[in-house]
This record gives sequence, C-alpha cells and structure tokens, in this order.
Amino acid sequence: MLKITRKVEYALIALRHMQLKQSEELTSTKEIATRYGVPQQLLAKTLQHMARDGIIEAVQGPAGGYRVATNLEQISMKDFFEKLEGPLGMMDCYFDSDCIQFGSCNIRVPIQRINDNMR
Amino acid sequence: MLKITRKVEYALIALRHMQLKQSEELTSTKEIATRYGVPQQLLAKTLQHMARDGIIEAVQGPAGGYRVATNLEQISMKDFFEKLEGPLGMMDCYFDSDCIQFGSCNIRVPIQRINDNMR
DNA sequence: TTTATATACGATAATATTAGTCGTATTTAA
DNA sequence: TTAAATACGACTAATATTATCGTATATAAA
Repeated sequence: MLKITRKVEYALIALRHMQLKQSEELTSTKEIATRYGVPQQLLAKTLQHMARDGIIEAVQGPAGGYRVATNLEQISMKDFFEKLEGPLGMMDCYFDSDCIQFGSCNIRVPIQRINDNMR
Repeated sequence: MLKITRKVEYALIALRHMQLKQSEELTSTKEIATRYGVPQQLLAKTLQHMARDGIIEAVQGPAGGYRVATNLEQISMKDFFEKLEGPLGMMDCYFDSDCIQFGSCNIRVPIQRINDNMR
C-alpha cells in the first residue's frame, strides 16, 4: 500500500535533518527527538531500520549517532518507501495472491495497471 | 491518504460488474454480494454512499437496484477516490494543518510537492 | 577497568482505524 | 397488504498502527 505512517514520517524528518549537516557529522536519536518533538524510542527503531537497509550509517558508543549514507542520492522514492513499508501497491493481492476471490475477481487486471504506473 | 480499503475495493468490483451490463439494467446488492462473495450489508453501505455521490443511481422498491450514472466516464480517478476516502494525499497535514509540529516540521514543503504531483 | 552514553531489538501495551453486523425505517411494484 | 429492495445510524469485532518497556551490546573517556 502507498501510505505514509508515522514511521515514514519520522524517517523523512530525520533524513532531512541530517542532510542539512556536514556529511561526516553525526546526529543522535535524542537530538532529533527533542528537536522535533517525536517519541525517541520509536524514532530509534526507525533509524535502526534505515541503518539496516543502508539508507543511513550508524556509529555506536558515546558521541555516536547516525549520518546519511553516501549513496543516498541514488535511492529512488519507490525503493525508499518499499524498504520502510514493504511492497508498494494499491492492493495487496498484487504481491501475495492467496486471495479467496482470485477466480471471481473482476478488478485484478485494472488494479495491476494502476500499480505498475504508480511504481 | 491514498489507500484502498475494502470499501473502495467493493466499490470497484460493483462498478465494473455494472458496467458490463446494458446501461439501463439494474443490479441489486444481493446479486453482487453473492456473485463475488462479499458481505452484503457492507457492500450495501458502499453502494448507498456512491449513490449519494452521484457515481451510481439507485432505484428503490422490489426489482430495484443500482445502475452506473450516465456521466461516469467523466469522473476522474482522483475524484472517485476522494469521494469514497476523503482528500487524497500522503499525509493529512496537507489538508487539515492543526499539527502541533507545524512550526518545526522540516518536510512539509517536499511532501506537498509529492501530493500535488500524485493528484 | 569502570562509567556514561549511545545504538540494537524483541515483547508488549495503548490507541486508532477498518471491517462487519444489527435493527429499523422507507420505498414501491405486484 | 405484502414482499423485496434501498437507506442509515449504532454498535461490535478485527486488525493495524503507535508507543512504551526492559534488556543487551558497543565504545569513548575518565
């Protein structure tokens, strides 16, 4: 589905915040959480998630934090959303088609066209 | 938000079913519900909703039902979704901006560009 | 080597949204 | 008058999202 949950919202806020800094400079979860009034623990998970996916880099320990990955410019909108939210489409049947109605469904093909277009 | 809930899914199935008939012919809620294995009461609400919005026409009484409105071809994808789901955007702050973070938010403008584009 | 600060992450609780049901009223052709 | 259909508000159930909790791990600095 194409939907912006808080997780993505916080990810975008964090990314943009980091992009305004020197490329090597680190930003802690706490800094972003207090600056933008966002729950720290939840933000932490989102940042960890992005670090696993290579969108940002993590540095552990005191005075640690995150910085944007060097190749961030090359990640497409679609890839970014799919990494955080999973497959991007209007309806899930496009991806995991164990729908009971599969046989009788009369909108699968048109929806697929929309999905392809959107992506 | 751009999301396909069951409500929209059922609406699309019903619409497509009706479009395959003669333009004057009526289709009852029951017919669609049994044909596609969809909960009748919920489908009924969706059809009533569409009737109110002029997407389809209702004929009451026995042997009544619904038929597609004559001007259906002129309704855009965007209008269709907005009638069923409300304003179409990735984030709600685009429409009702009573967000607490409004002042400190650093992603509002970019998100607005995406919204405009999507619509 | 200890301490303080930061990331990492699974489990769970709280909340919001969506899906579905129930009961009843209204319309109208036969 | 009856039966079959739409109309619709209120309610319940199911699911998804959001947030918190507890604990583990990493590491720079004292």
